[in-house]
Amino acid sequence: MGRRSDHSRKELEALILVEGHRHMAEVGFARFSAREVAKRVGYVVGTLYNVFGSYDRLIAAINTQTFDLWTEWLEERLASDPPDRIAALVAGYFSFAQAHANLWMAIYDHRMVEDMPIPDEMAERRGMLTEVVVREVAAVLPQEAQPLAPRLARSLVATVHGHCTFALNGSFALLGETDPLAMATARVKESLAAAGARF
Amino acid sequence: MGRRSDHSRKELEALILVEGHRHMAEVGFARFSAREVAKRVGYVVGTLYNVFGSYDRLIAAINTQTFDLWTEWLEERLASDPPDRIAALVAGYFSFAQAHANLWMAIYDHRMVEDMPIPDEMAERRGMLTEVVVREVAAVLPQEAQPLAPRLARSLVATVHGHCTFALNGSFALLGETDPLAMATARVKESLAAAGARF
DNA sequence: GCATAAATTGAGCACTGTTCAATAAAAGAA
DNA sequence: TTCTTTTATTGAACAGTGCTCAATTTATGC
Repeated sequence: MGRRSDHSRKELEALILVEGHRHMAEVGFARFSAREVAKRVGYVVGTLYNVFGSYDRLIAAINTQTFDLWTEWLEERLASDPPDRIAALVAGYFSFAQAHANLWMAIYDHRMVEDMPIPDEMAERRGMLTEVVVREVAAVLPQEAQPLAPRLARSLVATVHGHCTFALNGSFALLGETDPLAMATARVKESLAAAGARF
Repeated sequence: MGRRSDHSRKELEALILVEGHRHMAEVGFARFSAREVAKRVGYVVGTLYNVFGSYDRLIAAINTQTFDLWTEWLEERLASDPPDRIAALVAGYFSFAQAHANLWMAIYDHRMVEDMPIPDEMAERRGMLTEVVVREVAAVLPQEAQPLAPRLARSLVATVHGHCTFALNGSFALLGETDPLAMATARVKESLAAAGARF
């Protein structure tokens, strides 16, 4: 039913985002339904299109929120001052993905169309995760290797991402690997050591 | 129209697979349609279900065929006796994914349901790709490190996979990385060197 | 209080995967 | 050969999907 006075545009946007995020966590990307989200917030699917413009932008907004949570998750673990910050970072990457498998996978299930790339504001928020890694990588690299930090950090994120993907989608299990986290951590440390890192 | 005499069961299965593979290459996982494949082979969608049992098994069959092609692709590049076989392997992984982006991504877009895992025959064919990598990794490792080869190889596949994913989905471009292949190759070599490899 | 602007709806379109009775075709038995 | 049984194939139906848009309802500015 029409409830225009119930929520301002911003409130409605937030409402849809919260419920959409919940729905994504419950059923995953493949079974996600804009109609179902609309039903849950008490509006009709056309309203979602009115607010978000397209299905893609709704999904993008949900996934960007997942990035926010993920960055926060990492920062929390680092804030507890773990003895091995690099290991904590890798473990944090894994544990978030495992704890929120549907949300995490949705990030990579969704592909933005070529002609309509992700909005700047969202791209920036997503980039914060990498920023955290760059900072921690820089912290263990020697002075002369500091300029390498950004590229190396991105590459190490990719390394961990690959291991995390195989852990969650069953590829590792199928091949008999039982400790993907240990493997990922080992690879990261080898590359950091090669760059002269000390920990 | 009914064309029962036109194709035997095996022929029909092959026909659907070929056309399904072509369709997947053209439109990708998200826009793949069993009905469209049926139309193209001149049968009706029910027949696909009769032959493959379910949508999931059809996709699994298509993706397994992609694995076959991919393994073949790598072996071809190694057969030309490149000076750096490890680099050739990483480059082959990347070039296949880039040359057949829709097919390659479909492998990871598709998630087998928990209660119905991938059939043994398909799992074995998919494993051949890793076998190639295990063989090449073993070839550069010293005698005493040979037992490490299988686990290390799987882990290096994951490393390359992560880089390849970020290269294709635009994550690297968004973060300013312009040479994902070089990054992946560097990471692989660092880990092999750490295990005592010589090349 | 009224005209204008904006948000919300509901119905419709063209699809999708999936199921299943009815039908057509092939194989086997007499 | 003819008749029966088994098997393959169809077509229609079901419950969904994303997406669009005229019509309606609601809020705002004059």
